[in-house]
Amino acid sequence: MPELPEVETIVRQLSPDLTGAVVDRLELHSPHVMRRQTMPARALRRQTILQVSRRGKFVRIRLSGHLELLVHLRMSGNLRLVGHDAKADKHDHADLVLADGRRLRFRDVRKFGGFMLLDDRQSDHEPPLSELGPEPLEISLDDFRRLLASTSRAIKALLLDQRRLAGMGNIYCDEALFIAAIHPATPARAISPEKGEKLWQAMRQVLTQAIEHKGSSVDSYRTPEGKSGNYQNLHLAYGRAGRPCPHCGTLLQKFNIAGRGTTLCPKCQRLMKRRSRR
DNA sequence: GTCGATGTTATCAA
DNA sequence: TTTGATAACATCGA
Repeated sequence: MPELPEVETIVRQLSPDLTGAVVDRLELHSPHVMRRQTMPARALRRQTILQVSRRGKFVRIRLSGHLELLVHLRMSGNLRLVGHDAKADKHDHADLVLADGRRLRFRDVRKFGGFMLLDDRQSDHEPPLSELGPEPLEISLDDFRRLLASTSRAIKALLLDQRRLAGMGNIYCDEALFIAAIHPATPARAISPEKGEKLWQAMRQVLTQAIEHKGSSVDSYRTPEGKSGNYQNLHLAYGRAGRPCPHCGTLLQKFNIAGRGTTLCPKCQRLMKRRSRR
């Protein structure tokens, strides 16, 4: 579900409500959601939430006592602030209970997501954060061109590789590649500097607009307020296979590229061959 | 009932 | 180093 714009939306909505709040305890209804733990959960008691931020697709919750709670939503996770009397259903796996009774509730139907409870003096320097590439909205054009030149992997696989660029997911890859008119299977190295700039701009545009629209609700994604995002209504490629290309009217097609469902326009996004002999 | 697909990523084999 | 397949899980639709 959540890619960079969705996680950013979640963080922006949670931050004002959580910053400064005091934690009472972490209730784990499903123990498996704690994926890694270098600090004991009981250390959370009476700690103050100092900051809620995002890195790639991770939510970072920094607390006093040198604690950091990382949350990854994977496919179907979500976070909501609920009242003390909100009943948990079978997909609600954990509550960070605040001293005032409110609960930061983690729900995840598919159970791929989870928490990590780390020492914030080390969290930047150890996995998973230390493994992440630059933020797509922060990487410079020069660095982005260098990234493209560094590999002959399919451009879509490169954009999805969190070690090279942190935050892009399937939706925003398809959207950015469509806008830049680049076939997702194009070897990254084969993309010209001009096309590279187009892709850099398309990526920034798509992410920025998606954040403005509070993300894409394709299926289960909801903001912490329980609302759907709106950006799905503005998708040009993702989820539109069989419908006409907004640019040329050709029917969009769906393929499996880089192991992911990939929608593209066969006319606007031609695969660059090395050189066509004739 | 079965099959395939779903926004993600860790892991393992080639 | 890279890639591709697979698995983790639940749900939905054909």
